[in-house]
Amino acid sequence: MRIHFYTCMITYDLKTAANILNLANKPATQGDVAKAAGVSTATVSRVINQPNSVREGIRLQVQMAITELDYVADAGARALASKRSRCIGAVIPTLANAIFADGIEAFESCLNQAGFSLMLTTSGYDSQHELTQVKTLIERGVDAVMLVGLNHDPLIYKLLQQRNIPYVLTWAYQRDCLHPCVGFNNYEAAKLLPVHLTSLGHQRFAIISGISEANDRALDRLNGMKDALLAQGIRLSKDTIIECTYKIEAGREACRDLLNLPSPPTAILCSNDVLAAGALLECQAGGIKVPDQVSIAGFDDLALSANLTPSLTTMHIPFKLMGQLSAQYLIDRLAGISPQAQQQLQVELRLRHSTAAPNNQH
Amino acid sequence: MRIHFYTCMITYDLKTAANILNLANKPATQGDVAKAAGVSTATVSRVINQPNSVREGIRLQVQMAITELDYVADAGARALASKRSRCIGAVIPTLANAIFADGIEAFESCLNQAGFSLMLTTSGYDSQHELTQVKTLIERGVDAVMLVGLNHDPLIYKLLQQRNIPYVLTWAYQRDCLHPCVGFNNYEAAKLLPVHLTSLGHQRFAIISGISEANDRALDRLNGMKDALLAQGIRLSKDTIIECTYKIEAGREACRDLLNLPSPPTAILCSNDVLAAGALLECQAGGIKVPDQVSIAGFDDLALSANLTPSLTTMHIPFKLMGQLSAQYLIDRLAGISPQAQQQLQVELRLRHSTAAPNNQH
DNA sequence: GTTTATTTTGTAAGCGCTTACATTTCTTAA
DNA sequence: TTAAGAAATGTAAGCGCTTACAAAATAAAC
Repeated sequence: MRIHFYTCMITYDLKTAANILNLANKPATQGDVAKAAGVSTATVSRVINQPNSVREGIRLQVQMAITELDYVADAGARALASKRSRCIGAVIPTLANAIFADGIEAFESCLNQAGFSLMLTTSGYDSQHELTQVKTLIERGVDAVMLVGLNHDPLIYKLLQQRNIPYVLTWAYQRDCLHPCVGFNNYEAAKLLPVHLTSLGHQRFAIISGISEANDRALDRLNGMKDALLAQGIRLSKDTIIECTYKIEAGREACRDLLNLPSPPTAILCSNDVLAAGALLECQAGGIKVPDQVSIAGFDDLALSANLTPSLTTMHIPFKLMGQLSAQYLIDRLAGISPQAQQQLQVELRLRHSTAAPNNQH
Repeated sequence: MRIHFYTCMITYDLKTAANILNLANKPATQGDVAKAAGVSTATVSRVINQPNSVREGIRLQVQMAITELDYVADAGARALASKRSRCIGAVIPTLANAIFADGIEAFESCLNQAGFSLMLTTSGYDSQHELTQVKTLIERGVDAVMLVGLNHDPLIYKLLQQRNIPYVLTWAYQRDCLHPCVGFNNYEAAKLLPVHLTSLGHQRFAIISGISEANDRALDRLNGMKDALLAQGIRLSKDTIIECTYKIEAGREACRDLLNLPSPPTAILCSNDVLAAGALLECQAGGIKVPDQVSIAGFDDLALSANLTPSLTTMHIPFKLMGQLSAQYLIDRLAGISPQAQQQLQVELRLRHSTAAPNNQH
């Protein structure tokens, strides 16, 4: 009985406190907490932002009041007074491509752990829309911005620099890049695929590429492949280079067209695993043996790629690490640390079973 | 010459204005714009928020000043004064699964068009982490919240209702749901798969399911399949139901285990296309003919599914539409409109080539 | 040309927080 | 014990915007 009674007392006290301080049932403010804890709002603010600067007794009192009143700090007011929103913005081309999804997942997770939130927008591979999105993010007051790729409307840089907003470019790297970037050199990485396939003895090549206009990664990969082939004395004709959207169906269609050529290629280089998977699946559907009749190589190393039959030879990219490192770069910048501005990640050619020496019997 | 001179004058004027109003090179405030345009800050605010309430001449003057000074409204101050952040939060399990990526892409795109920004967080299928993320979003001052699935920590609802923050549940639907939801009935949809396969004559079934604990969609699908089989007098033994993570490798492994059973199933039902693709690819890798030796059915209809050989029989879900409708629901709620609280979407069984009558010769 | 209703604009009071600075309290050393 | 220094706390001034309300300008009605 006594215990029951005691419990009732506590309940009553809490209700009273809530009623007195929160008459209109509005969310509690810092002032309410201060009153409940018998301190000033400055102390409440310190308990939240620099707990060590408040003596333990008072700190506990304040924290109890916070819990009791379900106090949640108002983000707008904090941002206004502190000039920090604790939000970081990102503009990616699309979420539909798994490589962005994976990278962003890691990016968000890192931000989250550091107390930042992610504001995510997509550009749909349209640089003008990307500019609009960056403007939106700036209006939203993000503390920093992540972008994909190296080439962007110069106005984007101007706006960000004007406002002193840190930013980082990802999914790409260039040693002498004027901007902070975390990624790998798409051009150099792409060169490795033709090297592998020519060393197997291939001579007749084709390329299935993403749309290289308005996508510097796709363009770099395409140029890397073409240049590496040129270095071996192989020049591709127009009809053996197909640019298409990053859709599996587009990869299939491109592959079909290539194999219907008068002199079909013995090796198809794809600048993306989605396209490569499409090509491979088209061969499967058409009864064409890979790699016996045609070798197929991809780029990105999606989860799917290793599980296809035959498994796909492709360039492995550490997307998760890339997301983490780019998040860390921005977090460090905002913490006043000056991390290395250009960070190059290692890529690795994964030799699997979709590539082999050309079958000369045919 | 005159034109040149005139041009110089303008340039000079602009510079002067910039210098006078923006001495410390800080971003221009509403006050700066007001001064430059010779009006009060209230008028500037109106030009931005209710342009029609300002006479054209003055409006143009203000807009010119805004452009001239590169004025961008401070989001924190706006949020503080107006009690609206124009941000909407979403908590999804993960971006790694393409079905979420596609839905979120559509969701974000809708929000964007309506002038809202997306704050995205992930829960990793952990309901306590989901609660944390919702709290974070509330702290960030989001105007509304989107959640995935029907089952959530009750505290989540309490917090949102307390603060009068509209929310919507997606990827699931229930007629008598206590909360607004946009989606489909996972249980009923899942029932259709066994119906299809038993009608083909299958008797020996197995199920590869996602982890049903802490994932109501997976649980509903699993129960739907089990119940539909029971209705046909088929009861599955423990070893023919495998729960695993949504990874292609996990699907492969599960499939391998099932086919090694003393009396292997003639039909494998998967609660997700990733798992179904894994199963299919495992069969391919192991030389097992689908659907001759075993039928495989999936759920979700990923872009990949129709392109596998054989193409995958699966339940098509309109993810894009789901993202759009859930965004629209929240936008309407915030606009004061009361949209229908429970919206059911049509799913459709796509019969393709991975399912067929069991081959009784074997 | 008034008077009245209507529309447009300005005034100024916050919104809820952070933080420089002032004040108080606690330590420490003489 | 006391003075000086260090640490903890309070006071109050904004941060940049929105929005009642007041005031002024315009339109409409007589």
